Amino acid sequence: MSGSRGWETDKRASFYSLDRWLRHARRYRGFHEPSVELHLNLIYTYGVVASHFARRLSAKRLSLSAGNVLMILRESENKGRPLHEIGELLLVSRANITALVDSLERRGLLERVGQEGDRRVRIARITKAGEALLESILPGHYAEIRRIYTVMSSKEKILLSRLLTKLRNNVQRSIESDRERGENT
Amino acid sequence: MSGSRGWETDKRASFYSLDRWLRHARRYRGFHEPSVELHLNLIYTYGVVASHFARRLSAKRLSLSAGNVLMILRESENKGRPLHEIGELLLVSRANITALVDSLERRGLLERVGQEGDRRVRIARITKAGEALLESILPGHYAEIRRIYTVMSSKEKILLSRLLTKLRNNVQRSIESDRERGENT
DNA sequence: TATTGTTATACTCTATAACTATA
DNA sequence: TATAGTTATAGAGTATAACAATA
Repeated sequence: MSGSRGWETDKRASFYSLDRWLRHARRYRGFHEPSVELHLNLIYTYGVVASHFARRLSAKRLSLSAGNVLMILRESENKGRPLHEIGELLLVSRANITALVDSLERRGLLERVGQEGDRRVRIARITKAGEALLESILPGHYAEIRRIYTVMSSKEKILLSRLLTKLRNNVQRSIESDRERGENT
Repeated sequence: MSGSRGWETDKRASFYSLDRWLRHARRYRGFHEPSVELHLNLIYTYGVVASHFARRLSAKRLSLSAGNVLMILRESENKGRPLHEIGELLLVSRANITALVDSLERRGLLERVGQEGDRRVRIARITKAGEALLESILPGHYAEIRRIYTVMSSKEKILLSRLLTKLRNNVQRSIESDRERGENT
């Protein structure tokens, strides 16, 4: 980004290495070094991975979210998906999924059709053009995923998946109890 | 988000469980199930964790990036940091760090000062108000980090940190070789 | 010539509220 | 009353390009 060359990888690595933080952070009762280090690593690694794939997708003029919409719709095949379901799957609000679907529909990558039986609902369905676009992306996409994760064994991948899932479920539980507490106050 | 109640956790969990993808995905030569599953878990888990902390910070009218700027500046104490360095650490371009620092300066949380010796450079330095704001946030922040990661042992945390670091380094290497290839074409 | 910071622009994403049409 | 979708709006993030001041 920003067109600068020497990517300052060393500077960032030492920044995120946590040593620098300890002087201030140790003052806090709750501070727990392995947890904070893992937290920073999760955030930092996600950023690098996500921007790598976002850059690859941008060559096809797709954002990560837009790519995910097409993936969901291809998986649903010609049945399509109601817009609110797409939003739920991607953690995007109903209001915002409208704009996302709009932009993909304008490009002819999906179409909206009505649902018989409930006239409130609109179904988004992938078009031939949308499928063709995915076909041009996915071979390289899956190959790149495979490539970047070669730094771990399959056993490590499975363990890591399991730990991330446990973490996620724990956070979701606490989000829900936050909300309940918020609603009763 | 979107004010809906029953967060559809089950629907999303089964969506990200990968089973649904296999029918299409197996067609691709590069497809490697444990890698793709881990990739989805990384993205999905980051989303849940990041939005949890973003919501907590928003109570103090700070974005994640804005909070990170203050953390960097507190760590630098009264020496402060040149704007371009902050941008490098946070993966934000020089153009965009200007707006971020602007908004924090308007609120009196940091100040810009000149650097003697190089009059191009401007240093951002945290103010007393900025430090006070951090002090009001960090005890709860560190406690919450500790809390959400209780689902793993310290040994697992260290292993996970190590694997994420290896992954990140690998992606950064490939970003750099992409760039070199791009520049020579 | 290169670097630092700024301004400007455009697009995406997120969050909220209010509206409609249906159920 | 609740749900599905839309419209509108505002703030934040990201990506580029062009520019002034300085090195």
